Amino acid sequence: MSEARIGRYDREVIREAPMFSALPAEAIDSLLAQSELQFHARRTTLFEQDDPATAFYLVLDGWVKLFRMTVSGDEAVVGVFARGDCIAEVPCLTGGNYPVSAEVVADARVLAVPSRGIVELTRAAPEIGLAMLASTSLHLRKLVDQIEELKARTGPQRLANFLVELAPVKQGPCTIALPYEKLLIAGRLGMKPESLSRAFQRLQSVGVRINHNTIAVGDIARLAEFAGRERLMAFRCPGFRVGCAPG
Amino acid sequence: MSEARIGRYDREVIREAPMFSALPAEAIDSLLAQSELQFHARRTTLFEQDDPATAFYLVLDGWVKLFRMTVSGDEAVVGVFARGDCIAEVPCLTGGNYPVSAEVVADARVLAVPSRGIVELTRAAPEIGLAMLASTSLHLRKLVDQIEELKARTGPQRLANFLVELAPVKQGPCTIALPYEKLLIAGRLGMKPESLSRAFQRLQSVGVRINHNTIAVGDIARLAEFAGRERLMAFRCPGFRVGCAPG
DNA sequence: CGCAACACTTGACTGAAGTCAAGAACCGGA
DNA sequence: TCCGGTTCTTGACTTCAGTCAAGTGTTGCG
Repeated sequence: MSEARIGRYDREVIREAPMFSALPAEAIDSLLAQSELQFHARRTTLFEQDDPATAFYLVLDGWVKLFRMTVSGDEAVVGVFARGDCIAEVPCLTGGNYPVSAEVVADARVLAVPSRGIVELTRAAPEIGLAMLASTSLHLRKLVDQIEELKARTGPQRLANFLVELAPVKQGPCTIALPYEKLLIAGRLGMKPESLSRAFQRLQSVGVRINHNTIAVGDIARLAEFAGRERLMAFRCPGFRVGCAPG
Repeated sequence: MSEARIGRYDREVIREAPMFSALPAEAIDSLLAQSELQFHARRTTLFEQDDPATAFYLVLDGWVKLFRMTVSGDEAVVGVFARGDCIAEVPCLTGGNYPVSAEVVADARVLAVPSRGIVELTRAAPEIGLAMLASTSLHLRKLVDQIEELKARTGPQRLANFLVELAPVKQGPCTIALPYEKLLIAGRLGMKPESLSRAFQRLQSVGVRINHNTIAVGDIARLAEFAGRERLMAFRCPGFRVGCAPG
């Protein structure tokens, strides 16, 4: 009866998750009946890289971090997920192992869907494969975005982009509360905490004020413009050579 | 009758592709009947980012590069694919747009499977969704690998890893022919051609000799060890402080 | 054949970001 | 309240990798 504990509002989130949205109501109910609502405190490990995938997770509250331990001992963050996000559906259905580890970074409520249930459901409702592809498609895109970011943008630019995505407006001034600790943000953006600190300082020159967890942005559009800039070798300016002298 | 042109050996590659391997023979035949065998010269564009996905591709020969144009004008290579690899199955089936562009970088023979065919087949053989997930799972893993590499390894280490993956043996000496131009390798590894040149030079100190397209490796195991090393601040050595003097 | 592209290499320089170390601010618990 | 831990910041320094520029070698074309 674990689904008895799932509130009405949670059900809505579940129904709208790309993974479930294409499924008929009875398929969803069947999955929910087998699933378990779990509470996990910060620092809990949901699963570890290379473990056999026995369940996938839908985040209802809190934050979950996906990461890889590298040979050199530090971790490479692959993504940070929140309410409505689905984790590890693919290895779960294809019967493989988790390709990453998952750790709760802010007290979380998650729906754990056991792989057994899905594999069975697969026969009854084969369109679940397609539903899952929809969800996976998003993940692929996110990963590609991240690769592009790492390859083509500097630290401050990645941070600017991160802030723009968090912002509630498209232009003009606004205030942003950082969703989790700077340590984690640094990981998410592929840099060290020290570098993140300095990245924040750099952003002051494009109208960003920092106060602990609260960021005040003068103009989001300006920040967005900075994020996508030509790898700003501006600042160099030892002279007036904006144009080019002939000859 | 386009499949009449598909050779016996090609059929085997098709059957073994993760995308097709789980499908019943008649489903494969049905797909092949609608597909087209295409030849593309180097520098041909298969599709462009943000175009609607009208077909997916199975590479039979040659090399195909997936990439993103960044705001700053240069390209971020997301992957380079060869015989047996499947490209863009996901957006094709979910009816989205291509998230990247695809360009042929070495004269290629590809099987183009129109999206219409798959969407139809979806009703007759719904397990195709699952088959596709198997293929997608590989892509996800590759992307995660790449992110980990970019975040945690230096240029020379990424190159070392690249060579190790190409190597025909697991240990001992061997010779490797670079599969495509260094310009492209540089892109694939997320660096500029100049940096790649220097990365090759650095590898000489772990027993690698370079001669144009041919790489001679003294000991693959040693190279692998280098690839996964602790971000080698070795070489520093201005003195004898291997240990630490007390106080 | 000569010439213009192009791929690749090399060197000098610069900026980006990691390391090391120290210190400030902020918990949570005894 | 004090203490120990963690997070975050700052500074000095080093390494990594991109830029600019020049030079070599190869290739393809008129």
